[in-house]
Amino acid sequence: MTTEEKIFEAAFNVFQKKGFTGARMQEIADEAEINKAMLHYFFRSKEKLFEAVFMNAFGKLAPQINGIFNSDEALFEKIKKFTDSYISFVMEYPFLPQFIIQEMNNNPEFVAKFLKDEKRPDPTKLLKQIESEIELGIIKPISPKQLLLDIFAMTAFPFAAQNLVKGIINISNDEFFQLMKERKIHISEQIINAIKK
Amino acid sequence: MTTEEKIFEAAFNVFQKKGFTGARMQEIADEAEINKAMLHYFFRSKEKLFEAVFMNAFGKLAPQINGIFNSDEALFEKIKKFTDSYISFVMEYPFLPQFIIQEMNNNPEFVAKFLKDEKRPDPTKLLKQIESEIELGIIKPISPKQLLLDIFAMTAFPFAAQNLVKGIINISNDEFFQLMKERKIHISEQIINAIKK
DNA sequence: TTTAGGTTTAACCATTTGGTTAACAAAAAT
DNA sequence: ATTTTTGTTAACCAAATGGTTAAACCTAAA
Repeated sequence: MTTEEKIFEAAFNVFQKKGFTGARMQEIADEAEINKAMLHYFFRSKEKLFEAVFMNAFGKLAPQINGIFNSDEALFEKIKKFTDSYISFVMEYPFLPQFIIQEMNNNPEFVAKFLKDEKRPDPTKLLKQIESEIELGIIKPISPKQLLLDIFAMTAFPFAAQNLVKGIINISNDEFFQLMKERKIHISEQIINAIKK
Repeated sequence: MTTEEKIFEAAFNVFQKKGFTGARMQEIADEAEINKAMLHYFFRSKEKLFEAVFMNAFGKLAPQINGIFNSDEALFEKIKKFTDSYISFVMEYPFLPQFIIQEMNNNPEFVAKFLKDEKRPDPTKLLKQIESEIELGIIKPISPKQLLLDIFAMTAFPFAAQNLVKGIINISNDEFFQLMKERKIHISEQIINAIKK
């Protein structure tokens, strides 16, 4: 592994755990087991390093989302695939949702930048599909945006609020992951039950 | 308004926007229009000030949640009341969910402290009620914990991921609030539709 | 063997940051 | 009226932090 890769990986871990303002360049250097000056040698500044990490993180998620949302399958099929593949993916990077949400909130100016990115999640097609399936009488009349929110909320929230969830329903990390595994089918069942005619 | 109140209010705003690590004592002082030394005069340290703000924030939410969850009403009624009152409340403090979630994630040691608080949200009774209503044949068989997660996720997520949501479905702040208003009934409808027999 | 390129390190720097102090003012208590 | 307590300020401080620099160190090509 090259030094640059070591830095990137360490930065990914530290930024994810501590957020941008909480992360320390020294801590990233320590975790990468390299000299702090190397961070600036390869990435110029904390901002630049963060941006690289953040865009990479988002870049992992977005194509997956778009791939499913923009396919030609039926809505129910999309919902099933999305919940399953999103949760499977996020279980490998359990801090990704909270990281993305947190930084989008703390750096509002950052939102604009990434929304111009070609890889940004674009639900336009899915929203139209929902409308059309309502007209076709396949699903109950419902606000497409609300349904989209439902899908995101049910899948992403437990990870985003991980520690809170573990604390409140009083479960261990292992139990949490077990719950998330079961949740893959639970969510699509719930949503489809709610909207099918 | 006393100086202490001015400080508290300013701290509440700044911590909410920037998080603990992102917040600056000077910024809080500026927002409160007082000398920075007063922060330490009244609250000793950044940690202490933060703790006061955080516990207060949680203290606003938790009783409301517990009040509904532990009442003697039927499940459907509880769900309706919860989504309505939670969203109404959070619309007045739109940054509260993201603030709480973020700090619970960034300060895991903080979780333990607040879980000992008497005001912590305790879903035990609600979980038992769900089980019993399943046995009574009122609702479909379903994992009580998953249902609890569903309720929290549907209500809290849009606020927690506010900026992301606004960006992705491309709506203004006003439209977002309109959507949240409609969401009060939308959520309970969705969930009840999904679980009713 | 030399040299030119990128890579790595330790020491250093300026600024920011949370926190303190000592003097001072305004109430409160005596 | 005077002392004591409480509130307030400006100046200051040490530590932390992001960032720089110049020299040393490789290593592969000339």
